[in-house]
Amino acid sequence: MIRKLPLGQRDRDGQAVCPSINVEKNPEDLKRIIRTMGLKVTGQRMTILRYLYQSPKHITAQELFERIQPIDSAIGFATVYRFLRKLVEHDLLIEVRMGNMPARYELASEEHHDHLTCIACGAIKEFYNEEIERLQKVVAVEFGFELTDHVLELQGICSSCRGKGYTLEKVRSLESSSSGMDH
Amino acid sequence: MIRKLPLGQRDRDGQAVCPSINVEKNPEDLKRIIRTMGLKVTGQRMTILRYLYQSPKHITAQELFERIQPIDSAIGFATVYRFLRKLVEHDLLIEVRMGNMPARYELASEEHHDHLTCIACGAIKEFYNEEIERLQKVVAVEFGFELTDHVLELQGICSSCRGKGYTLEKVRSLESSSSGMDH
DNA sequence: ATGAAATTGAGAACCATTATTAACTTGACC
DNA sequence: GGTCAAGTTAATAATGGTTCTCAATTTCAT
Repeated sequence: MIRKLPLGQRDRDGQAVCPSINVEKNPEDLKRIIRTMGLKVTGQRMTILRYLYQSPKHITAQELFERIQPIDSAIGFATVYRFLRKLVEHDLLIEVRMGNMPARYELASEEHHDHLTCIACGAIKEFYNEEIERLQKVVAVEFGFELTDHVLELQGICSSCRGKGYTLEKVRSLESSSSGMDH
Repeated sequence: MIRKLPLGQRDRDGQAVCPSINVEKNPEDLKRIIRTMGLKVTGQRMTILRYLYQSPKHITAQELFERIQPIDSAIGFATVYRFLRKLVEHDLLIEVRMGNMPARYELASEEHHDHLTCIACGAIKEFYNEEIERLQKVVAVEFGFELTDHVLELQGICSSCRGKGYTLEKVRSLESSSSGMDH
């Protein structure tokens, strides 16, 4: 059966598709991290940060907020957004943007990598290609730029979805029929 | 003097930074294009399409709307957005997204290329690197994906801005002081 | 010319994100 | 351990880009 999921969404809801960090940080570590950013230690920040260290990657601010609610129901989403911004600012978190989807976050503790997304099921694969990285620097230098950041996102159809009969055309028509049409 | 411009914006407002197409298409061509998309020919669509063929690249929907207003003041921005979407859908236009900035559009008639943006002045350079393109395909194949699209955006500081004393840190602090700060 | 279907403009709605604000914490200093 | 300025918070309003709604208008196959 062919079911369309919004681009970038994970297909097993509530479950991690690539749970990889899951490093229980002790409270002292968390506090040190927060203080190092020049911020005060609060219960909310501890909760958010603790959760981030065990959460699946590529989580959105909304998802994070919803999952934290049961733990500390008094946390507002403005707080989540604010703190996420701070974490990104201080390079503890990486903000991944795909198309016009909400931003997704992942801990920056891992090595740098880029993303390969399936436009049919939303699965996200990570990859790192040294040669591509090197060539990017070469390109920047050729233009006289000092490279500060880059975004490389590949989109395609994974083998599993191809097996289920998905093609670019099929995905596109599903996209426009599900919402885009002018009645 | 150091002045901050929103990321992705062009620095000579109202003037094309890279006017490159400027192909006067005759009305018959335009009509054919619209019909080929399975759409009806209307004055609005003709105006928008005609304008797109002479407009600078990397224009936003808003900018396009504002520039079309004087030509046909009765065009609503819903129409502009709607038609742009159709054009993207039919691969006549390429939608370029940078960070959380509004989408920018360029005619797809040119060869494929990627972008290199200056985070200080917003200048946009285009480049094409065959080896990077090839490696992307290799990566996709390794994961069993059929590549349908990709986004590669490099960010950096151009030589001119570096000469004016811009650094990553300076740009970041300007960004957060201009709007981001918590009172 | 006619009329079904497509298109339009205006404005409301949407959604992710950010600002505002008054009340509440935190922690440096005592 | 108390004080208090500075930082933080939750709720909510606001923002900005984009999309939807809908009644009125236009297109075009016949």
